[in-house]
Amino acid sequence: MPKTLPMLQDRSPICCPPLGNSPRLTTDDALALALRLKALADPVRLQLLVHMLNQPDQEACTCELAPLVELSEPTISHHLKKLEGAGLVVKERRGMSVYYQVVPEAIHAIAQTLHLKCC
Amino acid sequence: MPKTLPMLQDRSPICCPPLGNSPRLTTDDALALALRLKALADPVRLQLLVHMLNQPDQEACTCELAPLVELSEPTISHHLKKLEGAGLVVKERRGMSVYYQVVPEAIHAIAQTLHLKCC
DNA sequence: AGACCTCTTTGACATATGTCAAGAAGGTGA
DNA sequence: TCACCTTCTTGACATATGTCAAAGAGGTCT
Repeated sequence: MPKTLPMLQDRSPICCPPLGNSPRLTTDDALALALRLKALADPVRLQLLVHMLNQPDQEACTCELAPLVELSEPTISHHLKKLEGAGLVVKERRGMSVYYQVVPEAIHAIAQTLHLKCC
Repeated sequence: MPKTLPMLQDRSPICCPPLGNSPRLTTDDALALALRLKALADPVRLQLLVHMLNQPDQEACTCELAPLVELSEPTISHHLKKLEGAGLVVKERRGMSVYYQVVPEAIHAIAQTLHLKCC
């Protein structure tokens, strides 16, 4: 990450203008979008997300996600935290289990941004 | 495996009705998608891409891209090579300059994948 | 209370990534 | 040929990221 770019804030707006629609992408917008894309850009996190998306309420608990990818539980936690930090999922405790639920609007917003001018 | 307590939340997608069950994402598919997303997930590369997108033929030469982001030329080259490696741009030499042109289909393909997975 | 279960945090480590300086590679024109 | 221009590669470095083991935090059950 280049040092000339300012630090990004934790919660940036969920919607970004499509990539080709404005004359240039400000450094802040570029950072916000890159942050969300980075959260998506990992094979483990993609598999976790897709599993949630295929569940009835688009949610799954950690114990259900862990055996999907063969990694330790701390590692799963780490990935889920990243997804949560990017606003792609929300977390809720129910008894002993913790459930993560997809925020479809967030993923949608990214897809929308990548559709450029033609759609 | 704890029982899932169905929790009713109104989180309906913005644009499309939910698909039926999407297939599980294979490890290979997850890797391939993650690679392309990683190429996009950098603020510098996003800014370079957007600049190209705003040019007449969606292309720009290195000398034009370098002053956009305040980084050394080797660093710009590195980023352009990553974009090229992911198939997001193509490269063509014309005399002394090298031009990079966006491949919009590649970006749309990523957007399309995210749409399929999320709604 | 105490044992037990699920998940997260901490600390440590190896690898991946972004960056620059220096030099090389490819092309132009005298 | 030589000087010059643009771009790329190499090598080195600092930071970021993914991973696990161990310990901690939060909740349940007898």
